[in-house]
Order: sequence, then C-alpha cells, then structure tokens
Amino acid sequence: MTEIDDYSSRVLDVVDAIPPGQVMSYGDVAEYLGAGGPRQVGRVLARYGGGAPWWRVIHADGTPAPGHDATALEHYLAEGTPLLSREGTARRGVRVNMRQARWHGPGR
DNA sequence: GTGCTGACACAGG
DNA sequence: ACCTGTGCCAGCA
Repeated sequence: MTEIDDYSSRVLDVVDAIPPGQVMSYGDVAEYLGAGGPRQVGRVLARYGGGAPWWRVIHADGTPAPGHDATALEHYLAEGTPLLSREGTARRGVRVNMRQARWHGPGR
C-alpha cells in the first residue's frame, strides 16, 4: 500500500482532472491548489507521477518535463494537444501552445 | 540547525 | 530559442 500525503494526493487529483488536449503549468497547479509552490508540484510528480498524466503538467513556457520530453510529445500527438513545434522553430525545443492548451479548473 | 538539491518561475543577456 | 542568475518552498544528509 502506498500511502500518499494529502498534498501529493491533491496534486495528483488536479493533474488527473486535466482533460486531454489541455495542460497546466507547475505554477498554475500550485496556485490552483493555493498551497506549496511549483517546485513542490514538480517534486510530487517526480515521485508519484507514475499514476497520473504528468505530461499534461509542463513549464510556464510550454516546455515539457526533462528526461521525458520525447514521451510527452507522443502523448501530445495522441491527445491532440496544440503544439507550437514547427519546422521553423527548433524541434528540439518542443513546446505546447499554452495560449490554447492552458486549462484552468473545470468549466474553462 | 546548516547547507545542498530539485520534473519551477521570472528577468536579463 | 538558449543559457545564467536570483527567488521561493520543501525534503534530506
């Protein structure tokens, strides 16, 4: 049994609530919860992200998490997440179109 | 108690 | 678009 802290559980709950094609920045999740900070959210995902769509949680710039940017890209293509990646821009810096994909709680 | 590290955010170059 | 420095919060040796 993997008991999880209340805070971690809440973070995972929010991440799991993010609809496909939408994403939230670490800072947005922290602000949405009204507790901790972006670093804490990142730490939780790094620890318990295995049971939640961590790829839907990215930097404020729209860049996916390090070490798994390739995996995240696969999910974005499968979910239909609006990407800014283009032949013109460096494909190495795969970014998500936050202006479109940014999700703020249910109903938005 | 002190210091370092980390799946970050923001500003400057 | 990329790198560096600084600030913020929490965990760990």
